[in-house]
Amino acid sequence: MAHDERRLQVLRAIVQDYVSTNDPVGSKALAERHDLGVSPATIRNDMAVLEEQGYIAQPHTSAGRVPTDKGYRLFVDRLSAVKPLSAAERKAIEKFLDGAVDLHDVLGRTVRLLAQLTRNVAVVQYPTLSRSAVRHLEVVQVAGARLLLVLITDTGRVEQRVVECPVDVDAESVAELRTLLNSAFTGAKLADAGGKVPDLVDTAPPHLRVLVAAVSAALIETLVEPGEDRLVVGGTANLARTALDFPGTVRPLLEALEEQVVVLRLISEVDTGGTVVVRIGEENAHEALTGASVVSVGYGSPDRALGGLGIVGPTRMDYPTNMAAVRAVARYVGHLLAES
Amino acid sequence: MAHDERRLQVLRAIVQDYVSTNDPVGSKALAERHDLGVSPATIRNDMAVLEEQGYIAQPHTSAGRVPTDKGYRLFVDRLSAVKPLSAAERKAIEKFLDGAVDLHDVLGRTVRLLAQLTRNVAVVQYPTLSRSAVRHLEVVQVAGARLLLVLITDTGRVEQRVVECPVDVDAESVAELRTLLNSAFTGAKLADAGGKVPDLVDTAPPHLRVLVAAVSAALIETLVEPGEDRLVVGGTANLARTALDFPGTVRPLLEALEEQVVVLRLISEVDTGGTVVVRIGEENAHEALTGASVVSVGYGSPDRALGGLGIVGPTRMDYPTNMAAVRAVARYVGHLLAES
DNA sequence: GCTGGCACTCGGTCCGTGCGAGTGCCAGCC
DNA sequence: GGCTGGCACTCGCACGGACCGAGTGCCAGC
Repeated sequence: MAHDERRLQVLRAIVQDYVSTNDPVGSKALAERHDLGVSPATIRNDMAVLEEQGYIAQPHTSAGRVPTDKGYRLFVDRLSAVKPLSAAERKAIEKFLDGAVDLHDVLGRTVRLLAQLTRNVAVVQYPTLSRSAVRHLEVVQVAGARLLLVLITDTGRVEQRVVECPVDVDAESVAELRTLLNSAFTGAKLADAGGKVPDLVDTAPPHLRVLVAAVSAALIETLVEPGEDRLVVGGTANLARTALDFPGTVRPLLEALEEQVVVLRLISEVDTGGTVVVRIGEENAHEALTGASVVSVGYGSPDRALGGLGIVGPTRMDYPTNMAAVRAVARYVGHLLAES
Repeated sequence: MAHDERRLQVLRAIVQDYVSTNDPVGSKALAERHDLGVSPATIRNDMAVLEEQGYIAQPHTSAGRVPTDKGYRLFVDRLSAVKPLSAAERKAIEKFLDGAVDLHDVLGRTVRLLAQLTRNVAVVQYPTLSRSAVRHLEVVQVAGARLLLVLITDTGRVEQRVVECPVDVDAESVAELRTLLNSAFTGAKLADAGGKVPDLVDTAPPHLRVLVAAVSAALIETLVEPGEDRLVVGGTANLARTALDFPGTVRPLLEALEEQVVVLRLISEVDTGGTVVVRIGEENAHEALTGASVVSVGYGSPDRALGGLGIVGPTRMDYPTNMAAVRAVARYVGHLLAES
């Protein structure tokens, strides 16, 4: 019906106005700023219906309306066109990310860029180890029985780990060990690494068995450890800007961001296809994020997901712009990492 | 004189009370809570003098007194004994930091520990490259003309960098290159690396010269780059707790913390001897830190400074406790990294 | 089904008042 | 000379009432 259609437009107008002004929006202002072709009184009727349906709410009796989580949800799903980035913005992304010298640098720039574009907190996940393959394994002797295992993946990640061996090791064994490990693992998916270990230990020359076992164990541990999936967080200063939107909840939010696990779960629950996922307010399982929205997307080439990235901000955010920014940055980072 | 002595005690009492209550402290309360042996009236006289000398101030006429930066300075320099940590706290430090598997892990734990102990923002600097020595250099081929240079230092740092070579490289050359680089640099101080390059290029076999030059250049670049000195920041959630102490300045502070350069300068300006340095309010050159104090110290063995660590908090902080915590953690980290 | 009109609600702001903490000063005492 | 109790004074803050205006819901009319 024409009714429903207009009601949705009213909702859209409410979301847009509220996002830009941060004031509960009333029927009169709405009629003035958007030409909906009807009078404030009619809008009031529509608003009453929208409120009954749970899309908007009044903070208190004599105030305007504010979108609810459900209202934002509808807005994101049906009322907003993803806004294409301007040419200038695309250029900015390119300029900002080019010239990065290593993975750490790329992700650091990415997080700063995202934070700047969206003026929100940005979060970028390192390419997951489990989806990466081994490019090279290096073993360096630190002390008699202490080795440093360095793992270099095809996504450019470099992980290190100290291995305590049960016995002292001589330089020659280290060299043999290195060769052995590399011929076994180089090129292999890390996800499959676990399966190769028993075989590798069995076929290793006797004097190396203990070593191979110890080092392999360390390698596997690096994969399953909670620290496996690293996260870069940036733009927390933007939280201060939006502090008004988080009355008294800035602290748990900051805690959640430091507690990487929480955010990790959100960011990694992305569709591998490259669709931007938006989680609004209560949709976020974690309590601290109840008043926040998370916009996230996976990055990597279509056939090969690497990790996720996204932003965290108040539910009262500019979804179309932010979704566009997140998507564009993810694409660019995907290309950048695919070619390295 | 006895006067001066008592006046200092009054100042000490004011600082202590103000730090613990966050209320401007008046003469009456002071007389009640500390047995200074004199009446409120006398204390008032002392306070008038202290105010005239600039050690304390009144927020407004009919309020109690609050220490000024100068007051805190005197307190830190002359009035506070560094409070030894309790046995339980020492145990906690040990327990928290043991079991770290690599440098990244050690520093991550350190920053969390420090943030938790002091309930402030904690900052830890990675061991500076310039003060480290090369333990091993690894060269991995990524594509025809693209190499990945991995630097492993004796402090456990692992740095990576992509090197674009002017020509395609074959696997054999990579191996030769690796051997060459390691025999030249392994064991050398990174600070001296620059000096070795010309010689190395000259003596290299002709077919490797271009490669050696390119890779060496990349190595040197890694050293001088601004990203050279990494920083780990944690406990920013504590800023929310102390937000009242930073009226409206939380944001620039967060920005300064993300802008690692700023904090880096502060943290790295530490005495290499292991003395805790305190910078109070205006003493911090950077504007955003004007309302904050920084407590920092170098870590590493006495003969070998590695980096700095510290905390950032409101000027109204518990200096004795925080100084003790910072010092204790730095010592422990120093030991931990010295033996690895 | 839309519109203008109207009575009503209620949060925010402004202002005046009273209270209490804290001060500075002074005269007196040791 | 220095400490003390007393006292008048200042001033921020919390409380409470009045006012105002934005916004609403409802209703009668078109």
